[in-house]
Amino acid sequence: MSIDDSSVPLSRKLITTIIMKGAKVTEIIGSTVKEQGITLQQFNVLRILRGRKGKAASLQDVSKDMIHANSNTTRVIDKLVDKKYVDRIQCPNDRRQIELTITKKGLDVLAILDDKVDTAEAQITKELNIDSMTSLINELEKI
Amino acid sequence: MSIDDSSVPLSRKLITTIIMKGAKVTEIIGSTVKEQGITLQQFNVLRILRGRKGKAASLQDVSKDMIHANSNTTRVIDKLVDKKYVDRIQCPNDRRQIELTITKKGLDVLAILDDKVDTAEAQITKELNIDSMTSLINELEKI
DNA sequence: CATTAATACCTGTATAGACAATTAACATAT
DNA sequence: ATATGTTAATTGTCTATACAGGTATTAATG
Repeated sequence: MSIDDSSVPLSRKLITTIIMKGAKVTEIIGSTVKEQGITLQQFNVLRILRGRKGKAASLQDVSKDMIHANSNTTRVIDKLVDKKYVDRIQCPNDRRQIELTITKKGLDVLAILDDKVDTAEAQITKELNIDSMTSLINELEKI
Repeated sequence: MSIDDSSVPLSRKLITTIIMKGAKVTEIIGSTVKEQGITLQQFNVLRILRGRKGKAASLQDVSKDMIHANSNTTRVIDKLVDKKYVDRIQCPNDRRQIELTITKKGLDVLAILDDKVDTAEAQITKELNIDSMTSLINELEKI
């Protein structure tokens, strides 16, 4: 998709830029976490679970914070359970629900990835100063 | 501490925002073009070919402007050829290459979608003024 | 209590994408 | 002219995602 055609509307240029940069950033962070054998989706789920500090999460709790909240959340979590990064038990109060918690092993993987991801993120944003980043976040929130 | 404490969370917030908004915009435009039975990738290829104004493009010409340039470009184009939106012939000068051109039918589909996509794009960016959009584009180009 | 509706999660299937290997054509060097 | 290497595109395979439908459990209603 080319963005250098001055005849296209500004909104199209912006949309195109956001799509391209979103894909680029997704690819970079995705390949970073892949070093530990997990996908970006799996990484996000682990971070969501860590953020709950021991408190169990239901599938829906996780889904609502995911990038692509959809029916495949079950299968993303399947992978994490297989790898022993997440425990999944049936909720005793409501047996339709599941209770998800991150394991010690999951926390260890996140600890390794935190540094790598921080470095990648700093690299991606290295041309931007604090004001630019703040402004970008605020403006992007409007879309 | 190697990196400024306050810049680390900010860059992560920005990265997260870009990923989320990129996914959101991709989803909106993707569902818009889906009304005409094509995917966002296919739509992009059609626009790339239209942009060449009759001049044939090779597979690589198309790939380099695509969001996900990869070996699946062949199969994306297969779909467009099946739908008669694109002609694919072997290049006479170098028979390894292919020559891709958009058909009348492909141009017609694009004409229909242009309006819908313009509307969707205007809707997405409706909270932003010209200066904001210009600034966003310029800053995003730095990542 | 029996029936119906709603909720929470899971599964089937088709399509799309990532990655590696392959085929065909052309270019280069001996 | 033949062998070797390089390039352009395609294909195979595995994984991931989209979308629709299904199952089990709980809640609500008559």
